[in-house]
Amino acid sequence: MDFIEQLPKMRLTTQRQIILEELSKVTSHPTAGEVYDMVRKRLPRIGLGTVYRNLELMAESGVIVKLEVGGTQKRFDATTDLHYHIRCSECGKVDDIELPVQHEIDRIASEETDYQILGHHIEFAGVCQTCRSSAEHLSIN
Amino acid sequence: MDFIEQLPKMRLTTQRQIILEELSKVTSHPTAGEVYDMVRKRLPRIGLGTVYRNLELMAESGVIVKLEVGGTQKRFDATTDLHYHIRCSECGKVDDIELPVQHEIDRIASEETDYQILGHHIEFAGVCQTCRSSAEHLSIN
DNA sequence: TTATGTGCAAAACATTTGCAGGAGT
DNA sequence: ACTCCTGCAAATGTTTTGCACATAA
Repeated sequence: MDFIEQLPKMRLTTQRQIILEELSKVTSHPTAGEVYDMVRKRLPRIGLGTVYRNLELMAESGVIVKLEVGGTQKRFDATTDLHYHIRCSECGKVDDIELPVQHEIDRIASEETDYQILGHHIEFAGVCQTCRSSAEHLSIN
Repeated sequence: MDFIEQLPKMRLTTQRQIILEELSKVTSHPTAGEVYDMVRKRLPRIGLGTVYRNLELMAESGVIVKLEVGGTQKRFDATTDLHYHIRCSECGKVDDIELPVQHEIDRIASEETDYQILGHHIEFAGVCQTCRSSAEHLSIN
């Protein structure tokens, strides 16, 4: 837990505040590029690199969570308590899913491996309502 | 399940056979680039694009599995039965973990969401033995 | 024979980084 | 003042794609 050492070095800049504010406003698990677009409406001159750097820093210090879910891009979440996600295989949208956290599987896992377990994540794959509706005319089965 | 329709179109080329053979030889969940390196030893003129295209096609038809785990690159696995993975947060290595498959959570999840559930994957985060050994001199706690 | 597949190279994305000037503490 | 931070742009890393030629069926 060396973020205690790091925090004093972390300055409170306008960019950081607004990135965190904008991320906190949504539940859509935006990608870095999407956060950039949101923030740019308030800070038109912010650089994409600044967004990436700060999302990464905030994730390291635990203020936000970086989701390494399916798809090509990483996603970010201002809700830091452990919860699971479902990703639409059609459109890539990521939603939370209200499933009780399976705390016990970390213990079970640690008995099965020589890794030191840090945690786990469960990602469901599915097709969202919107994509199912727009595909209705295609399905025969 | 339209792979029945697709299969007749899928030609059995040397490249495809060797990609599948090489992927089946290892349990290390290689990235596309790593598969390319393995295959190139036997087919030096194969293109990287061919490797990407075929890994993608084989994943779509269910012959192999595409792992969308943490890290920047996708990984591939010739073992298609459902099992879980653990990824080293230090070096990025991905291993299988022998945990009973939690079939029931798909049902629980489907009651909690309006997505049509296709499946789930559990990924553990941890630190592997090798990385812990090489970091011994750094830990104070 | 002919649709599908391949090698090659360029393009398209996503992310990271070097640097000179700017701003928090 | 002294660092750390930012904007900008270039570099890097990964994956996709266009196209002319090759090849499985």
